[in-house]
Amino acid sequence: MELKEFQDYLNSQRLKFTRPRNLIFKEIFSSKKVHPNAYEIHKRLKSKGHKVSLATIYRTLSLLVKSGLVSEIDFGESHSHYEPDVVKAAHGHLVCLSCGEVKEFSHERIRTILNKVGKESHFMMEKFSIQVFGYCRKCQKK
Amino acid sequence: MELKEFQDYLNSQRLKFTRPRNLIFKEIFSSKKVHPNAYEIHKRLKSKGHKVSLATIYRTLSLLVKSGLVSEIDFGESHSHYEPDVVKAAHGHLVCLSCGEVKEFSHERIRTILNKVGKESHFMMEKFSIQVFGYCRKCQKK
DNA sequence: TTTAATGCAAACATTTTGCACCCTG
DNA sequence: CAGGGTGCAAAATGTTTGCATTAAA
Repeated sequence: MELKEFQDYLNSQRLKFTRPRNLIFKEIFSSKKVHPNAYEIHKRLKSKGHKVSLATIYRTLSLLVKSGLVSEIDFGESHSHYEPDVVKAAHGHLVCLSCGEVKEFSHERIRTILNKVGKESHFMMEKFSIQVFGYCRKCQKK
Repeated sequence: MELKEFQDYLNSQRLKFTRPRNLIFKEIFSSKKVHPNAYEIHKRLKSKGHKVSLATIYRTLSLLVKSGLVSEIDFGESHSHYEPDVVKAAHGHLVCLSCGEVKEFSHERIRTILNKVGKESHFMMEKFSIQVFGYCRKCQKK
């Protein structure tokens, strides 16, 4: 399970594994199809009776991103969303411009192409991010 | 030239082609390799002796994006960047995590793949956005 | 002359930070 | 018990908006 990786990361940096960090981690990893933003994590924890401040959520998200366990993604809104970075395969998001629904897709060929593109420019690819904007099946009918 | 397209769009919406709009448009389209943010446009205009308020720049950018002449892009910073949407071919950005340099790449195959991916999900693709993060040639050497 | 556009400053939304107190290792 | 973590409130950042004034068409 990935929790151990988080603990290892914290240890390696001489940081502490605290109750709020545990809660935030579990909230992100428990439902992998959700791409919550900071405020949503805050709301979900509160509804379960845990009070963790927004500041701590932002601080922990920043740690998780640094550790490489979580990715920050942008859906064209004014805030960031977060997702577990456990999906090893190339994947992107289909974002509906009408209802906001987000669906994941994966395509190994994309990673291969991007890797090749990078090499041509002597660029060392670390990670990439693909968002496709358009209209989902439901919203097309309207 | 694209300026006419902007004027046509404004006419079609019964909006006015004003001096500030003209200046902002030209600033974005004059150097297509630059991906300025709102503040940079403001700075560039000011240095040329034109005073246009930031509010007007944001309002005009929003119009340009709606008209389809300009795209809003996210480089993982806390603000948006903008670029002319004249490049018809599929293209993305190589963003250096160390020095921030942005290089464009294009690959027609990516558009084809994304179109196919969309169809599989009954998703109607409108546009897409690809950012590749990593290290440019110079920064790798350090 | 009518209607939209502008600048300014205030409002907003999101994220970051300083600091006194608290908790983990 | 030492050093990092937390909550709170204040600050910082980027963007939007209300309103009185100015300028297109």
